[in-house]
Amino acid sequence: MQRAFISEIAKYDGQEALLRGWVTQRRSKGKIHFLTLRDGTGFLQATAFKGELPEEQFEQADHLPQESAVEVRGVVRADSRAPGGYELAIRSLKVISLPSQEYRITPKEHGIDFLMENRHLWMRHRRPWAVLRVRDELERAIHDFFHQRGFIRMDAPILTPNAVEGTSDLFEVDLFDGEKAYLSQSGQLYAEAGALAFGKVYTFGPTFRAERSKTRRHLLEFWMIEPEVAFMTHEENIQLQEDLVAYLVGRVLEERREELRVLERDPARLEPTAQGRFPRLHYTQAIERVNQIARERPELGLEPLPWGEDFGAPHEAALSSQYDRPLVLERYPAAVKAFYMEPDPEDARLVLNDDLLAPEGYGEIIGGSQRIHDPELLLRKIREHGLLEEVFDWYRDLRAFGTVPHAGFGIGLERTVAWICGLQHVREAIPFPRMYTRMRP
RNA sequence: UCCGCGGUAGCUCAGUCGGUAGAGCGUCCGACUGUUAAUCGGAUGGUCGUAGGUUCGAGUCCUACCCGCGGAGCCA
Repeated sequence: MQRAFISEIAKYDGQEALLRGWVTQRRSKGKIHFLTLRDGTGFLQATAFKGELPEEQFEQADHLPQESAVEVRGVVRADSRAPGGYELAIRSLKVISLPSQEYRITPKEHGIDFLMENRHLWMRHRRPWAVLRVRDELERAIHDFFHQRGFIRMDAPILTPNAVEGTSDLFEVDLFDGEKAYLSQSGQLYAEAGALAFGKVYTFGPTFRAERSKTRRHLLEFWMIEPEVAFMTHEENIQLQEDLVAYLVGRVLEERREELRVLERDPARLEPTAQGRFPRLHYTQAIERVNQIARERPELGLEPLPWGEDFGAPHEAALSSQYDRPLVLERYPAAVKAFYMEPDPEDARLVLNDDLLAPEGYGEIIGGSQRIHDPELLLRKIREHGLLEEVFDWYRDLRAFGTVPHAGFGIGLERTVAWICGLQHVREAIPFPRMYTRMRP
């Protein structure tokens, strides 16, 4: 008999099937035992009726501990009393292995720290199972989106000699003879080299930020996707971001319906995003809006912001909570942004950048900009920001030989997963989170 | 780094005024022919974060430290 998978169990309605998997839960009614099985593709209730399988196996079914590995043969049938609508009536049961100790993750409530301590086992359970399958869908959707549009995936190095943006802390790595390298905090500069070689590229890889952050939005190690396109302008950059995010949400709504149901994530909250047409605010408008909200709703305790300051997380939340889909904030003051951003031709105090804020308070998931392509301007900005010219010699070469306007952005995978799944914390959006307070398992 | 909260059974928590350490769940045994985190009966379970102090007596009060959770900053 061929092995059946739970994800395709409906095909076997009324037929015999062989399942291999694990016991996640067990209930007994005396002469009926209910076993919930999982096989990686899903979860299924199996029933053992006294008399329908050998007596010895029926007895054994009543004593199978959680996470016993089993091979089960039986008849699949639709039954409205079974969660999921189908169940397997067991005809024979073979134990592959029994747990050697008591399983720690019981069907009752647990705190997040306990679950994270047991992440390697917790992954087996419904909720992480659903989240990580959404993550996988998003990863593939990202590759599909860019390849459909003629992008080349180009991997950036992880060991790098310098900081891209001087502000964040870097993880230092010992090389040879006292030399140091750093773990990449962005592949952008390399993506720019790729854009001028291939036209359209994107990077997809791990990113490291050595910040002692203890919020639900930060990880030490996270995955970032950074598209970069030659000849692309600021406006086209924002459009690309909108197309991407709308596509990603649409894919999850189409392909990961069951996972959203497991997570009790209301698809209606995501549907507006899949339509696109994201609202946009210029920095100056946004400042006015923030100050208006601060005046009208003093109960929020929002600090008024003078023009020229960057938004804090509470300001971003106040702004984005006014919309049912992502909000684009663009053209920030140059003083609060990175050295490589192209000045706004309409207002020299500003740069052609944008942040994309996910709705429902999830905050920034994208940061992007048009890059400076004029060699003299770039050199001036490097000096103004107090950066070492020789560190950026190869980067300046990109402007010395056939420079063109170009733009790109970075999208944080875990923040996107957290938002789409409705998670409380990005640590659930990655298989093994690396945080200031957690390095294990 | 700063601010707030917390650490008691395997898990989630209660513990009054300082006076013999508690519950539910889990686990084990038993009952039950449709359970949905089943239910019912019985059994099992403790370095009260660590160190020091006050006291006849500390889970409880004091001091220091450690660890965790949430927020700020930084950002994706």
